[in-house]
Amino acid sequence: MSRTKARVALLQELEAAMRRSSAQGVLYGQTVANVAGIANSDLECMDILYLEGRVTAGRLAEVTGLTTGAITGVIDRLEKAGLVRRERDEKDRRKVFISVVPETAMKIGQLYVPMQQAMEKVFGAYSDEELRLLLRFANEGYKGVLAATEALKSLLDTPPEKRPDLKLKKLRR
Amino acid sequence: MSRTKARVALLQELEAAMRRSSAQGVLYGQTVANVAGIANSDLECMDILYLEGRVTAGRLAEVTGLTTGAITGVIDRLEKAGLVRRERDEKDRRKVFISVVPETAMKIGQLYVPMQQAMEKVFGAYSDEELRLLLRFANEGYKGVLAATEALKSLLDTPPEKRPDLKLKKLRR
DNA sequence: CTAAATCTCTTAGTGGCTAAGATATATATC
DNA sequence: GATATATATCTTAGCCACTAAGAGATTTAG
Repeated sequence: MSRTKARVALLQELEAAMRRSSAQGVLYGQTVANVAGIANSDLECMDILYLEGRVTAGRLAEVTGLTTGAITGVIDRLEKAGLVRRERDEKDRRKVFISVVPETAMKIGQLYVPMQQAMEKVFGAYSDEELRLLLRFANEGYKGVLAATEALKSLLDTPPEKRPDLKLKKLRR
Repeated sequence: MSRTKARVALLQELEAAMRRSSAQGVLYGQTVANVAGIANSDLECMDILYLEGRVTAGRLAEVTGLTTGAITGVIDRLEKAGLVRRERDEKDRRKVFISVVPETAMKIGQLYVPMQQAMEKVFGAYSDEELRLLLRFANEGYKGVLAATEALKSLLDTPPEKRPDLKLKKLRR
């Protein structure tokens, strides 16, 4: 594999461009939460529910990185807003499944319309084949980021004297 | 333009894949902040400083969507941690430029190594031409998300009775 | 049948955030 | 050139989401 200067520059530019766009994506999410009048974490959980369907409170904690206590608060607020429902699992009565209430959650979904329209416009300029490339990249990128997250977390479990010299805090589980 | 079923399905899959990977990207950032022992917003500002170089406190507020008061707190914490420096603008003494202290900020940068390695691995599977496609998409996607953010914000300025029925909160400037 | 594990919820305390206004400096108007 | 308005950052009070620790309820293991 030839690692020419041009390619290195390309890779750097790509990294910067992706950081920029992903940062802007975060801002879009903040704006949605702001307009909807719910907390950021609340919206993040709605997003997870949209992607994964019916999940347990514990799973939400796992995916968001919040404590279970914080998740209880999230669900309380979302439930009070009529956006989700708690459903005890009849098989294992310790578990609480959370599911969205489609009629009200739809209102949140509408706030993504500007984003969808913008993306539709962007995607419109690409051929099916190009879109498949983007899809492949999105999937592989996801796996890569996931692996990187695990690698970073595992840094915490390596002997402290072998780590980069940082003020370290215990990572929440 | 033929909008076949296959293409619609492809677009949906693409949207889901991108949401997934971007959500995971957010989690990576949270983990970095956690390991570094700084707040999320603090890390976000470090990121902006990395991308934009020397910027004013006000610019940080603008880009992050935080109030100037919150930014003061961010800078206080970062300065105390030795990660940034305040520098009064001599031309306009109301302004405060913030710049990173490279020696210490490097330690934060190291936490992105797992991410860079993962991305290097992913990118390695693509030709230069394919990478250019990804770059083009990242740039266009950024513009799209930016436009969508503005469109969403402007929803707030439209007559309230014409908006989707939502609990609305005033959006911070 | 008891002990340990698992899952969610509760409580107390902490810290970053907003809103409002104070302070300092710059620009515009007369 | 003096006064008024605008701009940029900081300060303060109060709020609310978060963590840490542990309680309560249920399941699984020995």
